Amino acid sequence: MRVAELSRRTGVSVASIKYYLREGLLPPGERTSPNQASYGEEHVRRLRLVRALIDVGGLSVAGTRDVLAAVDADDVALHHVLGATQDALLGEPAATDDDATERAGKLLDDLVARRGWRVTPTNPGRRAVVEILATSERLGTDVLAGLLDTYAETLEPLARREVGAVVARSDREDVVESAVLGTVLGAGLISALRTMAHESASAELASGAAPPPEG
Amino acid sequence: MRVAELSRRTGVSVASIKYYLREGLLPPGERTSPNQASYGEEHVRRLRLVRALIDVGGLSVAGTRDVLAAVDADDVALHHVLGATQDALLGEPAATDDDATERAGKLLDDLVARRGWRVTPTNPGRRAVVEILATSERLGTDVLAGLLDTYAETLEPLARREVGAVVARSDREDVVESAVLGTVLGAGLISALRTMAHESASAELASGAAPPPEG
DNA sequence: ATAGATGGAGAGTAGAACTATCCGCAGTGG
DNA sequence: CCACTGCGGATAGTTCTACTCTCCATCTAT
Repeated sequence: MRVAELSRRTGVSVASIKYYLREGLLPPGERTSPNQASYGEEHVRRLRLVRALIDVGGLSVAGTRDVLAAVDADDVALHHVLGATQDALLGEPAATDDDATERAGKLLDDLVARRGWRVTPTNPGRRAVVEILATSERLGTDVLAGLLDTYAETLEPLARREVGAVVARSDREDVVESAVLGTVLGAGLISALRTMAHESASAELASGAAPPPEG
Repeated sequence: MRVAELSRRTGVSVASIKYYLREGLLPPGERTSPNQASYGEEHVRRLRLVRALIDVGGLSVAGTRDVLAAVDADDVALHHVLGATQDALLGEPAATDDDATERAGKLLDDLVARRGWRVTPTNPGRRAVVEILATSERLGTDVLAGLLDTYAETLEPLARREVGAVVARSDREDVVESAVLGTVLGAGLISALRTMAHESASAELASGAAPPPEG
């Protein structure tokens, strides 16, 4: 198929498709003559993935390019792809090093040791957690620090199930794509479901702590 | 104190402080003469809150303004503030209405009914969840849909504890600020901790499913 | 043969978040 | 008293991102 059809089938403008081609988010089509090309189903699929990561996952074009490069490099391990995805999702936080940061780092290290988690020192999540805890301390709020253990306890079995669901896939391409989607869309899904659960819990509390509405 | 000191104590440039004043993120200082003003501790605190929401929470300047306006309007209820915060955090997703969206909506409604959650139809999280589920279906992945119940089951007690921790605060100002910080920074914290848990779970699985590293 | 895509490249645009420059007045040290 | 640095307020300029537009020399279908 040609750009016009690719555009029609994905809802992405031809101009944007050309832009994504230039930026390397989309592989070039197969040449049919020196200056004509044709695109296949894999382009449709890839383009939809790109839009999902950008629109729903909130990744930048550059971040998406990096993630997809990791997905395409089929010689790298799954954890590499996940690392790239997490980098794109969490961004590069500014490295400050004050008292609050140090205390936050210690708090997290203790937690990791206590629960026996196996995380590498370069895990992008680690930096992000430390920064958030430090920020929260600087603002004088202890709500998050107080809930840290609860978060870890809750997320541990959840993460196990997520990883289990992803590796259950048959071929590598599928595993990798599921991992990326699960990481990016899953984060959004959890965040959004959490706000729903907040409203529900808050309504419950306000109405006298009677869990189900009727029955 | 005057801008220079406010700038020094918060690490925000004078130019940015002026910008935030113009945009209404920061209330004007107290006039000491027709064209001089002085700022207090509350400005320091507010400015730090602004930077936390923007830098760590990833909110836009406009979103931050809206959230702070809700925080300041002390006649509105807590759930109003939370609604504004969730709006700023989740953004306004494009309203598409195809088969996938409809199925996703049904899937979520069933879940809500099954668990007896009390969420209003206008909850911003609802739109976001539906959009993510629909996107995931369009991409042909069923990983998220399969985990939906697990997510809900996991988040329900977590949300209850979070709401409990927030309302345990004494005065309203404190409750509101904790709620905002808990929502925004908590989302980031969960997301980051989750990636750590993923790495840990993945390492566990790779090394033969022996949960703790040693012992 | 000709009207309408197409590929490729470069320039242009819109929005967000600052950042810089000006100007007239304020407060302060000498 | 007065030079001088700082301040507030307003406007204009900058940088970055993610497109979007315009060309033009083909190519393709009719």
